[in-house]
Amino acid sequence: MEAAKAAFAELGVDAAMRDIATRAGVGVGTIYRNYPQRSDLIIAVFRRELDATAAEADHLASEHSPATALRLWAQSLARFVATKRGFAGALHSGDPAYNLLPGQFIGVLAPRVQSILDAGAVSGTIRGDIRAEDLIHALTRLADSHPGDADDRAGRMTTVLLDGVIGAPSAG
Amino acid sequence: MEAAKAAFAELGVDAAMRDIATRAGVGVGTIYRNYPQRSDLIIAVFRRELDATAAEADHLASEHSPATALRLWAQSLARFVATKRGFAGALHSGDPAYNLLPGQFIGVLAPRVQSILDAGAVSGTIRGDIRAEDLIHALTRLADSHPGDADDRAGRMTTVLLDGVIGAPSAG
DNA sequence: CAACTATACGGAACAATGTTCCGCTTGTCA
DNA sequence: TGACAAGCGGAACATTGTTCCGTATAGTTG
Repeated sequence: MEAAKAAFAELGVDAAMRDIATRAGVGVGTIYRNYPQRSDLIIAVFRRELDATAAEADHLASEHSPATALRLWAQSLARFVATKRGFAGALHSGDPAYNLLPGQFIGVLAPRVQSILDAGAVSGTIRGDIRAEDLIHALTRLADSHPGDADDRAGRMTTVLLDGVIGAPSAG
Repeated sequence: MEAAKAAFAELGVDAAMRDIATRAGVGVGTIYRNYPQRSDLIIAVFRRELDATAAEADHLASEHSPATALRLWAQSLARFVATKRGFAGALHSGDPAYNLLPGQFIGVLAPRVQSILDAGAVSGTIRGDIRAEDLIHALTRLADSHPGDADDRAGRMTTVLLDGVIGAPSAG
């Protein structure tokens, strides 16, 4: 089954089930039995990296100021998303087959990020009216780029968003 | 054909071609003959509203400061996107069937928005390192919400992004 | 060791959907 | 009135997600 994961990662999140099955040398039924929802398969495939990204939030928080930690972590998240073709699309698709994905994803990441946000709010370096869940949603949306997109548009817009997060609260 | 457009708008951007055809009382072939690419159909359907949104950028620019015009226009764009289920998804899908969509969309809107950005940059109220195209991409990504999403997350994150656009340039 | 059973597997079968293509209708012109 | 052209409708085809069933296999029991 781990072989299936590798094949899967290569083809992208919305690879055809038949392809995945063939590459893994199993039948499609076998995949569905182990991962009834497509989300289950995706979660299984990226669990390790997801946990690593979550852990990095804690690590960065312990080594940097909240504002810096947040910026660095956002880059980390962007890397995660950028290297998984179609992942962000699945995350925000609303497709029932991807039902569990947002919950799992946010569930793992949000608490760590919220810690950073809270610390920054206390020290006044990060505005206090931002929820980690919203921020993660926004970051994953902005980080989702396609081959034809302008060079590092995602990175630039992420920076701008963080300027809004770290700067003063809305003037208007 | 105009009837097809209405039916189409009701079911969402990724409505099944058969449904659209049935509702319009025509065969699927007829649709494909008039709109070889799915993008063509979408563009045709929303052209009027898209132009109106573009025109509103000019209007707002003439009545308000650049910063205020930009904020108001962003809300206008968000309304546009929010009322077209699946539109943002199609816009950023990368699917060949939606090929022409981003170009058309950006092509119509970007020049007007760039005017606002330029005016703001001159008066110092808007940072000067933002490209209209990037901003529109980002706004449409953030505005794309699904049923079940937190209340007005899109609106809040859009506000934050604009705070980044209108506030001081990145400190880091 | 043999028979039986439960488990899991593979892939055929089914359903939905995008897209193409062909036969027919309809309207025009000589 | 007859021939022709254009446009239409929907059948047909291909792809893909998902379910289901016959079968092989491993484990258990006598």
